[in-house]
Amino acid sequence: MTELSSPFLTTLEERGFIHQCSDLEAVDALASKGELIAYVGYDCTASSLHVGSLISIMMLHWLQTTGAGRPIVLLGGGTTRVGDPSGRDETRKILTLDQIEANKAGIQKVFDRFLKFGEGAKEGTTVDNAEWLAPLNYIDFLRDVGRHFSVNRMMTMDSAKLRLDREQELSFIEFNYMLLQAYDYVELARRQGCNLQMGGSDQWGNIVTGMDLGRRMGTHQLFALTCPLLTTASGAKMGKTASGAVWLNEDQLSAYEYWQYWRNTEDADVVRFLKLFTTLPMKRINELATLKGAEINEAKKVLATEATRLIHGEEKASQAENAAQKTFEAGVHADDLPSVSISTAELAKGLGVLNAFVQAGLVKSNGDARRQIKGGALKVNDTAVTDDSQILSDSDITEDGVIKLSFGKKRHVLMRPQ
RNA sequence: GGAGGAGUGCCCGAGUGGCUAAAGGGGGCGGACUGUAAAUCCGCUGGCUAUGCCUACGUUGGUUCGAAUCCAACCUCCUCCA
Repeated sequence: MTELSSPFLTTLEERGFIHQCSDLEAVDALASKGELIAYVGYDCTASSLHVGSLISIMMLHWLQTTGAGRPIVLLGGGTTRVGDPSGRDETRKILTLDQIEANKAGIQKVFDRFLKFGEGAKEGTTVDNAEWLAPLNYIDFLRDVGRHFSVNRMMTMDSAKLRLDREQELSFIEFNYMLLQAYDYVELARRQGCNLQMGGSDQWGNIVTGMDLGRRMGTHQLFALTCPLLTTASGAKMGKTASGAVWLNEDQLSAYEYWQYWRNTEDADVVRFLKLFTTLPMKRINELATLKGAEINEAKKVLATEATRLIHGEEKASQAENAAQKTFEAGVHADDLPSVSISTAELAKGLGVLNAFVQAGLVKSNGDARRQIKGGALKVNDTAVTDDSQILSDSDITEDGVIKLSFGKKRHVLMRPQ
């Protein structure tokens, strides 16, 4: 491997961020001079990003904090209207413009946690590619950009090949995604002097295509840098919890649950994740890496708290840690657990357990609740529910003034009478 | 445009008149074991005012005591031909 000298690339390298790079030496040189202007694109397919996007966000973060250059966050308000076929068997469903706008607003929020935005030379900017993609004229685009693309080559690229090989539909609109992303890179090069595009390894093809287009259209030299895609040591795709994806926005996944997600990391992944998802110094991580067996749990707690602190802040992170400590280790009720409120009047009348668990959002229906009771999964105030006709009333309120509902060993909700 | 084939639960996939809320697998969830881990084993994996009722096998109608299964039309996808 090339000898790296810039703080930026040495950091990425030792923390396991680098998957492929078009020219490590050149990027290293630019980083050393603080002249990198790097972007990562995020499509607006949901109202929040999830942990899968976190690696690339961290790359932008390191870019800025190591002084290597200026980060650009590209929100794909334009490309989302088209849909990226990379790594997908099926066509993404077409979103309405309103949905895309709403998603964009949701996604944007998370970046303030990781990047400093502003006018300064090293401060970040956010752009929306709809700005230049939406007004494009089809004929002009074909003449200026389309002529540089070989269909023969496009069909051999992974994003298209996967579909073709499996004889899955690849619509023309998706086939064009590659052109648009390539064009984005050229636009950013021209508008902002952008010289590096980063992303997940599945974006390699799209990024390189953009570099190539830049060369043909006469921009300065462009570079590509990708990070590995996230999988757990046992091979599962990352980013799933009982309740769905691991969202970064708090309105979609509470800080408590986010903390729990990281706390439940597999042993074999802890060190790797500490490097990728926290900003702890390597020295500290290497210390944690020496832990063995059950001690690894300490490292997991550090991981959980650090990762949570990065996106939800110090206070939320320690609250989550605290709640977990009380719940799992001290075995006492924690006020910081997720909670739902219930009217005192309703409780006075008597509330069926099934209904209670549904209201708490721990099970999805009464039938589900019944099945879980049979399986011994539901607990009220830490006592297993055995009778599905059990009624909760005032007498179930603990000294802490709540009723604790548990689903399995890990998911708890406090019901607060109000 | 012509000929043939296919559409089943979160996904894959069996089922070709009643015994089918639908085999099997995957995924997911829960339990046991542990360390809030992994691996393993076991259970669950439409809804409800629940010994019954409702919704479900692309859509809409029809045949029948009874349909995912038969018929018709429509929609979507695939293959071959032009």
